[in-house]
Amino acid sequence: MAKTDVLTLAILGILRDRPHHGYQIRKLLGVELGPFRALSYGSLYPCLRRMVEAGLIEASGDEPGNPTPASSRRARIAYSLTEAGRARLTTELANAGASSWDDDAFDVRFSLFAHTDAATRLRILEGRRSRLAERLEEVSEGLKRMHERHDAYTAELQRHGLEQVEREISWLDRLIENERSAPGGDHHGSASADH
Amino acid sequence: MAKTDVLTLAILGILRDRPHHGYQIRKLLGVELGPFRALSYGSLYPCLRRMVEAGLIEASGDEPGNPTPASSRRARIAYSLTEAGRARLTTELANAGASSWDDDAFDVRFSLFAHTDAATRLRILEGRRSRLAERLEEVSEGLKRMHERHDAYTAELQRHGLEQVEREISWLDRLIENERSAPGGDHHGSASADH
DNA sequence: TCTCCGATGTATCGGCGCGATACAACTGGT
DNA sequence: ACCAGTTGTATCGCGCCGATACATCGGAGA
Repeated sequence: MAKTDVLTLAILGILRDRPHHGYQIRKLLGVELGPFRALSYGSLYPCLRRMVEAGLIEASGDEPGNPTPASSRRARIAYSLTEAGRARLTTELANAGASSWDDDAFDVRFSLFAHTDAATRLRILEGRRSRLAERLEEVSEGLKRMHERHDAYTAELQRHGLEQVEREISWLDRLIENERSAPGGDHHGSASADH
Repeated sequence: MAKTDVLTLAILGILRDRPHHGYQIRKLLGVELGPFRALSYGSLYPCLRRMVEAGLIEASGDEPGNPTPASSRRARIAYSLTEAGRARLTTELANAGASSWDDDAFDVRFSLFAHTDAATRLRILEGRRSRLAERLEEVSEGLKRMHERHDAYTAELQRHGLEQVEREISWLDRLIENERSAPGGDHHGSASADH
């Protein structure tokens, strides 16, 4: 019951400042997380429905429930956070534990960093880093062990994966460094300011 | 009907040399593609069943269909390629078109490069490269356009994604270069030799 | 020797996310 | 006046995942 999935969290984050239509939510998510990582309508609308049922968001606008037959206007539904939704977002932002460092979860949480406190940011950053370090261990161990058993292409793929992980780790190190040297939160630009 | 999905292709590739149990298939896939990207049993067994139904693979071993009550041995099922399966693998390896450059598909195909001809390798490599180039375009365009509208963390996420894509493009460039300068296939080590 | 633990091994269930697809209305260009 | 593109809501089937259950076997330690 308490498990807030990533998609829900992302939507809560987008709806934080002002209401949006489903269509807009999808667009914004696509921009925020890069053009890849875009969610499809096949997940969006079911998720919105679930959130409405859970009382996290509210639908407003000319819903089909009110036919207004004269104007014949189509349904254009704007979703906005309820108090419960805003509360959920707050608690979820403060709670860094429980697999905030999975691949999908991490960038969603990262994109919400501006609304979090420095301690949580650091916790997530370091959690992600240690997870990546584990992977690094596994991959490089596997690389050693397979020396003769696999072809050059497979090895090349592994080496590339290894490099990607190393890159991301040093990226994280840079961010952690910045976060530590600016405990107030605002490390460059207007990160924790409202806008 | 003709659509061979990625998972099926990966399994065909693993079963190419010798039969394996489901458990082993999962392990091998995890090693080949890195410890992440591992498929779960919840996808493996259904996929194996589908492949058996499609006649691509064959199950052998003491199946539960033959109870052998005296020995009471549990089911340990070894899967092996049928002729149809081997044929499918061959045609699928030669066929580079139709989205061989999606994120998941690419590394599976790449891990099978040792069993392909140089022309196909080049086609896939270049297809992947141009797809990545498109993304690069989108992301950097988005980065420019959002200058004031987003916080520093979101921008940082974008920049990181951009760098990852750039990295992968130059990796691909290196591979393409190698592939071109060694048209026989064997660019370093024993890539296209049997083992 | 007995026992328990971890690796090997097969299998299913509920639920979620994706791609494809359909439909509707507004907007702007020619 | 028309057609194309964008905004917008919605569903269906199916693949895949995480969790879970259960069975067997080898070996390490009491």
